[in-house]
Amino acid sequence: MALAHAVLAALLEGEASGYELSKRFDVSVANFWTATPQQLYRELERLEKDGLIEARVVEQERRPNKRVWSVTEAGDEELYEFTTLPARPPALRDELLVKLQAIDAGDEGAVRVALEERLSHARAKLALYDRIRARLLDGRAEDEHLAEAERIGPYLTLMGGRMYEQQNIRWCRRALDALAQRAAPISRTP
Amino acid sequence: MALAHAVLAALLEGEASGYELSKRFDVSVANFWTATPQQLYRELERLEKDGLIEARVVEQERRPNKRVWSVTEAGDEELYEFTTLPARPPALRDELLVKLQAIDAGDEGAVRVALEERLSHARAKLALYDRIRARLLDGRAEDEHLAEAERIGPYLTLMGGRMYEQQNIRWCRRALDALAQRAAPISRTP
DNA sequence: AACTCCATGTAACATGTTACATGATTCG
DNA sequence: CGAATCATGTAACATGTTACATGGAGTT
Repeated sequence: MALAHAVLAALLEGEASGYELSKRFDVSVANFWTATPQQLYRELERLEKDGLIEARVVEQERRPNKRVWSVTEAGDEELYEFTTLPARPPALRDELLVKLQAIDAGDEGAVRVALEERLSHARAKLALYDRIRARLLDGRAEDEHLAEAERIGPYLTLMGGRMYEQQNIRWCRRALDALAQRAAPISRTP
Repeated sequence: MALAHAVLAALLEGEASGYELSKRFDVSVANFWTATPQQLYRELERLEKDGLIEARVVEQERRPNKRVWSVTEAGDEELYEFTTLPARPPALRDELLVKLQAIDAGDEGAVRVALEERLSHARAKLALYDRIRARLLDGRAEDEHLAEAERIGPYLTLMGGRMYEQQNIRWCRRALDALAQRAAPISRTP
């Protein structure tokens, strides 16, 4: 039932077709909820069946027509109810950490490479979030935005994503340092 | 195929029964891979069928007998191969962030409470990791341990968990601050 | 001519969650 | 005396992943 609420929350940013929604999930929602296009199409059908969203058909000339989804009143209520419930802790599942756990019985060089990949991936994500942030703030200072903006949800989740990636960067560096230190543990104090 | 490798990696810490393994997942593995007992029992069957682990039956007097699992040579190879593969980025799915995204259309007070719960949960986890860390280091300094310990994998993943929770704490505080600031945006400069 | 984007899906499969069942034992 | 722990499972269900299909439009 949780993807449903992520979809409803994503549609607060404005109506979207399934395809557009999947793009939106790629850029902004992905930082707190991941979903493939197939999951979204399936979920949109379900939400419509339950009356939580509704479609408006947009006729297009040189493109197939699309169904553009928006949240119904029932959907708004459902989302409101959802926010009153306690949030379950996220289920962590990170392959990189499994590899790291197994590094002593595995290929250390390969794990290092995987760490560096994660590091550069995190840097790219952080840069993306910074661009989105600049666009959101639009020249204003953060506290101005927090005080004045109509919605703060998107800004707060963006900050969540930003801090998560910053953390990733720190952590990868630390792990790489530790591995380097172990590879050459000779006389750090000359 | 990924739970399988998490199980193999967890068994590097020593042989365990299904029940013991699920305890191990609760305390130390949970910080990078979550699994319910049911998943573990199912996965252990599968791993045995594939010859990657094997059981030793331990007869017990006042308890039902247990099957204690250890990694076979084929399992070691499988795990080694796994470490050479690139790690896929983790799939983020955090209900709390969904609630936060929807906060402007939801119950702000309830979302704050959920944030505070996450905060105290993160603090408890951090304290737990610190205890585990102290036990692991056993009086030595970190760089000593890194240079001398037989295995560094467990220490590195523990550090991952620690930093993750520290990050959680920072982030919850930041979000709560932002919400408080918005609730009372009056004259911060007197 | 080949590739990517728009736009939507079906089907099969893999994985994860929840509820329930059993039965002895030790702890408060 | 009731609850939690040890120890293992079955079954049903919900969710997530992967492969494939379609077909026109624009881009290199």
